[in-house]
Amino acid sequence: MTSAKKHDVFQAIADQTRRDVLRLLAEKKELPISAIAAHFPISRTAITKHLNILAEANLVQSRKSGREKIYHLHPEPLTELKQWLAFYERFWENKLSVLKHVVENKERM
Amino acid sequence: MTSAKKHDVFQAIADQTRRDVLRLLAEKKELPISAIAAHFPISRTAITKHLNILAEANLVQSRKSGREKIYHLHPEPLTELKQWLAFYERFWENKLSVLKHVVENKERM
DNA sequence: TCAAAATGAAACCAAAAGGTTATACATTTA
DNA sequence: TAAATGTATAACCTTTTGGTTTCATTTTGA
Repeated sequence: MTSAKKHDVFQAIADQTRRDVLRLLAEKKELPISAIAAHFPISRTAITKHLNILAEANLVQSRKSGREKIYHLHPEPLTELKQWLAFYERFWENKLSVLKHVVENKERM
Repeated sequence: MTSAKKHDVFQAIADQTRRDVLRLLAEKKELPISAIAAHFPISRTAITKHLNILAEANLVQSRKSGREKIYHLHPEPLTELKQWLAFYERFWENKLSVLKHVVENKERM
């Protein structure tokens, strides 16, 4: 019973808006849906859909507080990504400086 | 001129088949298109499309040898993913054993 | 108590994704 | 040189994706 999720971590982070939502939640700790949506040029409904996809991948979790649904980051599933990456590191390590064009993680990605 | 690629690394690895192609190229060093396609249940044309997307993200490169087009892994763009991940590691480190359910990178992912 | 605020959910849409088949072209090789 | 092999490309199809608008429901607060 491999739980057959529709969206996995790889798909969840494939979208720029969803990566932006994750980043926002990392910074703000927790936010209700409307506050999240206020940061984006798209509709609240669209943000809700993105949150559902992130929640399906277990990258965010939520709690209900009155009429608000408050989301927070749940980074653990990113370990799967880290493990996937680890396999490939031996193919590029010592070939490139990983930190070459990194200044800080401030860029939009 | 931010080069406006249609497919970035995040999108390239979002698809299971493309991750399988990367893994195959990591193991076999280099392979022509037909040999790659032989490992999958889908058509060679479909594989070509996946290879084009991977090439657009610069995750694979190719050389022409006679009538063959031989692909090999080009892992450097994965550094972008590693950097993206690095930002989030402080949110889960010391909270979970990263290697808990990792045995080896033999699973299909 | 009643209007405003926050969310949920349905119906809809255009474009992109992932696949197919068919056809044409280039390169080997028997 | 003719058949076989490897690839490229075009046309097409179905499903998914990312978005919208509209309407309903729940909760709050003046």
